[in-house]
Amino acid sequence: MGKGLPKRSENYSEWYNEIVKRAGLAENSPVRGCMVIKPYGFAIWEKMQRALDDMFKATGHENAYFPLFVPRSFLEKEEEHAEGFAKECAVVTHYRLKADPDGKGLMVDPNAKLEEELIIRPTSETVIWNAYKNWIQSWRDLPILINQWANVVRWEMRTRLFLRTAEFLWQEGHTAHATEPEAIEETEKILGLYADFAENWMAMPVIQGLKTPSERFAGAVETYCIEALMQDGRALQAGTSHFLGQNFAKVFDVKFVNKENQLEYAWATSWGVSTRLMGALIMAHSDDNGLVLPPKLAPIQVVIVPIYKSEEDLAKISETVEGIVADLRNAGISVKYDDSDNQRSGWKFAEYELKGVPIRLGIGMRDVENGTIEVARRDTLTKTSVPIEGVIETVNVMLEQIQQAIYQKALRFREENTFSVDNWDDFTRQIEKGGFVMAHWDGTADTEEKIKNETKATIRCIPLVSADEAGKCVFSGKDSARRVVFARAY
RNA sequence: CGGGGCGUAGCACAGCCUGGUAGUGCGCACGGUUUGGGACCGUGAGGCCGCAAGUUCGAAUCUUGCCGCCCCGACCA
Repeated sequence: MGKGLPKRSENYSEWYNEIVKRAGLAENSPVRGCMVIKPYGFAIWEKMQRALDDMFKATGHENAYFPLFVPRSFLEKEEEHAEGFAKECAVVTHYRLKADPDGKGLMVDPNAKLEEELIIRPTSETVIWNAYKNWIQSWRDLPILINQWANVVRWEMRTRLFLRTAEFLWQEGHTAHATEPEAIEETEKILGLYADFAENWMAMPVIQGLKTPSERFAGAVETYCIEALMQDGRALQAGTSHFLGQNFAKVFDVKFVNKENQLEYAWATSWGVSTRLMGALIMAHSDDNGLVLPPKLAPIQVVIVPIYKSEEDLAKISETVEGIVADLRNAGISVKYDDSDNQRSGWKFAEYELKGVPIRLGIGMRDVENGTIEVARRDTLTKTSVPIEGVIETVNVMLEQIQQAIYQKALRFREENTFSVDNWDDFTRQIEKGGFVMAHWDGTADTEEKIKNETKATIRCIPLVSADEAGKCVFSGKDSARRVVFARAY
């Protein structure tokens, strides 16, 4: 393993890839576009899962599990949905292999061809709504508030670790409601929940908004999203919440009897966040020394590194550390004492910085004698010496400070990289430089398309919270009622 | 699917032009000296040189075909 990482300023995507690999988060698998999520990376994902799952449960949702395979006939039913996903589906056509008579190895057994192909789910609306058909008869059966944690496959042409992989892990919520307002309320509630998670757990500020019709989820009536700004000035869609109207209820014939004894189609929502959030987390905070993790999602919040010359010294240091470890654990802080003897302290310092451990405690004989300990902050790379006596409190306070500080830093970055522009020259120039570009848009798909073709910028969202402000479309000069967020996106 | 790059030890690479049977660094094992920001010395283990065919006395090296991966675009969460 070499020493330094590539610099963000020199080669951002190489920096990103190297951080993912060298911090032990994930690696490429033998299958194109798929990744192995390694223990340290998966530990972060598990923390995200836990927090999100608690939030789902707290808002009345239950977990369930639906099959990996989608019959082709299901996927066909909703026309827009089918069209949106058709190009990126992995398809199972056979159920058996046999020994290859012409040589060694195995071949697909032509006699084992499936009657109907099975699609490996790119998303589960169809399978789930097919099930809901049998679950819903009366308004009393509603709402159904279900989430599932699963893997899905989308055969993307170009993949990047975490940000876009052919197979990814996610959660997908699928709810059914008796009324349109209730379904819309659910869609918005989940969007708020995602924003809450992004900001308070990931320390990543997001803009909540609506997608334009052309950026909508295939089959949705309305798509809400949270959009984050990465350090290279590109936007990342971090989560989506869809109001599906009655589209899926109609094609899967999911009807219920309302209080007035009339048959009605159920109203649907679906929403999801994926392991892409790992990519967002990495790009939101990390620096040229490696990962910077928010304390709330860090698998190891505090690492303790002993600095010693002899075995006897280590024994004495360990004695002191033992108490600190116990106290930290009692305070609910995850801590690792790294007394391994195969690396020296300097190596460990660099290693844990690479892994983004929020706080490092360094302790040597000098400290043991003086009753002090060195506290190093990952986000600021600052070090101070404090009395061992109050170290638990110091750590506790500092973890909270780091959580806040990296959020504030990311927020400041976003603010400094959000620009209002009012003419085409400024628009193209700013898109080229990066950042969120707030500009007027005439509301037509045609203009949106032309802007995309000329600048590669897309409308990330129409912000939910924004002042009405009359203006002229930056491209067509036509009237516009409010600014929308443009950016180049991942 | 277009454009570029690359497949040689666990990792990063050199060797290929000009064919002679594989090397450097990191890592790993053991021993020793070290230890407050990525230590050093010694010894050692580790290879079907992506796969297949061809040329040749002889192929990592030349030829042909295949396979795979990475990066940049188009597409997408």
